[in-house]
Amino acid sequence: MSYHFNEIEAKWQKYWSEHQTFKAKNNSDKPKYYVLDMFPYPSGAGLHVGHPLGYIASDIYARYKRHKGFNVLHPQGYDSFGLPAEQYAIQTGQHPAVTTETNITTYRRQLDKIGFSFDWSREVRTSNPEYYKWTQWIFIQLFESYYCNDADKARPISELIAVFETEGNQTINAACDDDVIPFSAEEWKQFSSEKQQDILLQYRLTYLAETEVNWCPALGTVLANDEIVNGVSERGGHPVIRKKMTQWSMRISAYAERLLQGLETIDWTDSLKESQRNWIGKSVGAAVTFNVIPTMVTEALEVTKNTDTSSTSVSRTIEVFTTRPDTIFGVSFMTLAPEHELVSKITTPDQKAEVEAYIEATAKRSERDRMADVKTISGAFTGAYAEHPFTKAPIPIWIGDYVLAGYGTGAVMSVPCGDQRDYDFAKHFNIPIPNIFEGVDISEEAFASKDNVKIANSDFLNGMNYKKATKRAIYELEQLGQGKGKTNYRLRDAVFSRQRYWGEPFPVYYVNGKPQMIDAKHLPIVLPDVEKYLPTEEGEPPLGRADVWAWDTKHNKVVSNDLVTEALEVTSNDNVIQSASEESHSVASSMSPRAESRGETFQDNGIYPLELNTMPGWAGSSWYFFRYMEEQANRGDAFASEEALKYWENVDLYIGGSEHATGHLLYARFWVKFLNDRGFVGVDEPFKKLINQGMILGTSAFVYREEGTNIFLSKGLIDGKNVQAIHSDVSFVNASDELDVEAFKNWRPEFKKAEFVLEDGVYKVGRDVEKMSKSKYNVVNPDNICEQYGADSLRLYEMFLGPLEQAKPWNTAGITGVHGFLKKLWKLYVGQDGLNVKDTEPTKDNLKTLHKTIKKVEDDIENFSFNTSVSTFMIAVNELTAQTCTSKQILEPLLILISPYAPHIAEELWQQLGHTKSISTAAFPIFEEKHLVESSKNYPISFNGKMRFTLELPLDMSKEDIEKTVMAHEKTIAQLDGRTPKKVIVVPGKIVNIVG
RNA sequence: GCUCAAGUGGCGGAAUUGGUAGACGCGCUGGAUUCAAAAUCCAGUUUCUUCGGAAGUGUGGGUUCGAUUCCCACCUUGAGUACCA
Repeated sequence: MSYHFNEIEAKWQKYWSEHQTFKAKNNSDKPKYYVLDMFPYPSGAGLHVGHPLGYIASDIYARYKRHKGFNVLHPQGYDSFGLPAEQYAIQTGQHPAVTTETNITTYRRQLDKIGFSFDWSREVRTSNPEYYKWTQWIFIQLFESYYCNDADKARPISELIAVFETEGNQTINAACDDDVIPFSAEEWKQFSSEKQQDILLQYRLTYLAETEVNWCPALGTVLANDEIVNGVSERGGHPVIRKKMTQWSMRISAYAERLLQGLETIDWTDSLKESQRNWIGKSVGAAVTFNVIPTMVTEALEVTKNTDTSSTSVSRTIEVFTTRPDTIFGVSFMTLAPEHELVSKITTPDQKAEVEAYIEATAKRSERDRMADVKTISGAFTGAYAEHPFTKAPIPIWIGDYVLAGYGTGAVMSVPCGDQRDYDFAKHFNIPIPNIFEGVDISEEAFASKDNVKIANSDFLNGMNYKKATKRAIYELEQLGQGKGKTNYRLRDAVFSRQRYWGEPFPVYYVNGKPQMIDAKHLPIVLPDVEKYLPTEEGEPPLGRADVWAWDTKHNKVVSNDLVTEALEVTSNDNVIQSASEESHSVASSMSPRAESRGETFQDNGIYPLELNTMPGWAGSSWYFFRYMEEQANRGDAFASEEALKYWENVDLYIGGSEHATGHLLYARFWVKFLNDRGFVGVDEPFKKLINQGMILGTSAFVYREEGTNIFLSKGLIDGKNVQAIHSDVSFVNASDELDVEAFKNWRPEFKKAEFVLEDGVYKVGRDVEKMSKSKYNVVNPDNICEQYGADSLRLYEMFLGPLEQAKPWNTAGITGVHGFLKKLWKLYVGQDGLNVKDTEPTKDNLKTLHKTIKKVEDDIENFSFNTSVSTFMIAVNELTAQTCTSKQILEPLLILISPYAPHIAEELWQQLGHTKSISTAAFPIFEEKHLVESSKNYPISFNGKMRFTLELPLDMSKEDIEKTVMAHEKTIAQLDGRTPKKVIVVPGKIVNIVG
């Protein structure tokens, strides 16, 4: 009976499915363990062998944990909203839901073939209304919350309103927009309802704001910073421009410090934590206010421009952020970003032309040019001066594009002796470079280090080190009322709106331009049908094409747009957040164009336009791990039941790609912290341990066509020839890099008549490791591998390729190694005439092999070193085969060790051994040290650290006896060749080293 | 530029606290079996060698009886990030 993997694998996949073998229970005496994969986006291309790598690893771990007596939750689902389905819909008119469904079917079929132990009863699809109902629900909770800095957590907005009503907003310490106006309780009560709504929006954790966004015209959508790579879109590589739009934003910046601190509590790799730290970008320093020295000219200009009479006497200030308040006496100029709002106000008439020309020139340069060209120093002098807070000396104010409008205050105090960019700028424009460091030469470059230096020429800071001087400088600035200690974060609030169709609709409608939440009990708000998936002619998002997309507040349902009878009154309100400019077509124009005939008034019938934007891809993926905690049938009316949330807590092990280091993983942490603040979940971090699997690369094959001919030269013959390398499909090439010439000829018509020049009778191809992609013809489909070698071989081979976290090339040729191992394994149990396994006593060697394997495999799994356990299995099977082991006491536990890796063959042999229950219920074998105890050791004998020969000696031999025996040995005498050793090192049980 | 990884045979890789470098597998070479091929099995496979040995883990130093492993400098590759004040 030989190893028929196809039959075996189909049989057990069917068994697991029918018996619901891997269904997790929400209550159990066993400890819980939650193993999660980053769920896939079901793309039309299906899976290639690179995709399942992480799933195989997590599946091995999940199966191992079951053997170890845990109640394991190992679910799977689909992140099924996204751009590709929508782009396809735009091209073909096919509804994205249809293609998504088809793709999911393909994915599921492919996943099932690999034999994963997923609990499919808990499947999640982000594009299902029963799922995104709860994404919408979380959005509403965010809208109904603000961040209280005193409590350091999110709180209901109703509490904020209560404070406004009794104390105004002066005592509130909350995360909010920069431009909130101060008001008293009395004032609050007198504000119109609309004004109150505007103010609250400045505090809510999700809010509407006119933001400068990354707009990608080709994709017709806004992109987050992490979706842009080198100034072009990550998806498709289209150009991205800056554009102002009214967008929903998430106040993630309120959580910056907690997102940073939380990293200390979780078991992630250092590099991943480092990326998140960089992304959050905390810097500690001080905010310093510089007074602008008023000049007659600037004030005169102000008066003519501005009718506000108070401006003649007002003194202007520039606020900067610095991490080096200790260098304040080194300031010799100030630099403002060209976009800084003060620039136009302070520039003197003499400098006006130059400054304006410079601003225009910078505005023309794209983001990309500015990034690419960091060497050219440019700037302009405004003609204005600021006053040094301590010396009162005038400081020239410049503008320069090395200062970014988007970071800090868009202005810096320039300390050329301590910052290389300031130094370069000062050199270029001949600005003095005062030295404030004791005994440091700054004639060539700035001294940017904080360590081992004392401050000089700095009045009260003289002789102090960085730490002391910083503290003192902040203290003195506070005394003057011109500064205070401050912490800045690079983390920006996250834009949450997408001008796309295939995403979660917002549960939002607009009354007089003010966003209103739909009551949670009326969710989900289901994505409406549209005829086309493109933006409208007016530039509205695709939902602008929906005919039935208005909210009836009386009947609480979505109704036809024609019923909207809204009168526009926004023009009378001077404090609206939305602008009705042509530029922004998300909110202002999201009011039905049909109602936009100004001047008309309507009877308000309670029917209002719905939001036209949809949510971004990261909305659904920020909380899906909670949805898995309840199986579909029991989900009821909750995003997850309280008991389930309490039982499963959070994900114990999360495996996925490193491309989500700053996007998904940061947003999910943010939402979990928010949900925890509001008492909806009991955990503060979603993923306790996280592992990034490395990418599997393709091994491309090349054939070489002589330039201008149809002659193909074998790899060894191309030297000195002018050849063109052409990708061949990797399936035409065997393990020895030999091309199947006939298959290649039949591949494409232009190769039909190709001539092949062979070497040694074969055509050898060239090889190169590249990313797996269709265009490189190096994609390997797991279905074919399963067909030819079996899922167990695929699983073993993917693990055998190398360390999980490392990028490594796929080469199908190597799979024969693990496939051969499985055949050998089979032969160890099943002979020509049936089962080999007997109830015989195991030998000492048998036990030794088994127990060293148990120890090694257990250690390997705990350390996620799956590649080495595969070799351990090979060694064990090789040894047991050589020992002709037939003992059930050995072969039974061995199967359990192998079953997480190769579950199908393990189940089959387990059953043949007479078991009636799945091997997945068997307990992991227990390692016993006693079987590995040896009485002697083969000592390596080295001379000056080089091993020259080995010597078998008893382990209980004393140090002195070992030395005597070794020194008397003939090979030692030969090695020493008459010399007397200076020293002999004997480490009992390890090594002998002779020096001399 | 900065941050983080990583450099070991023809290839993927192993060596878990400093102690026999190259486990395991692919490929390659030779042999057995076969009409032949596939499959299977056996032997060999870091390099050099005067067959005694010698050298060897990116390069150059250092610490140590002993370094792939620890320290310093440099080179190369990959990933992330970028005028962040």
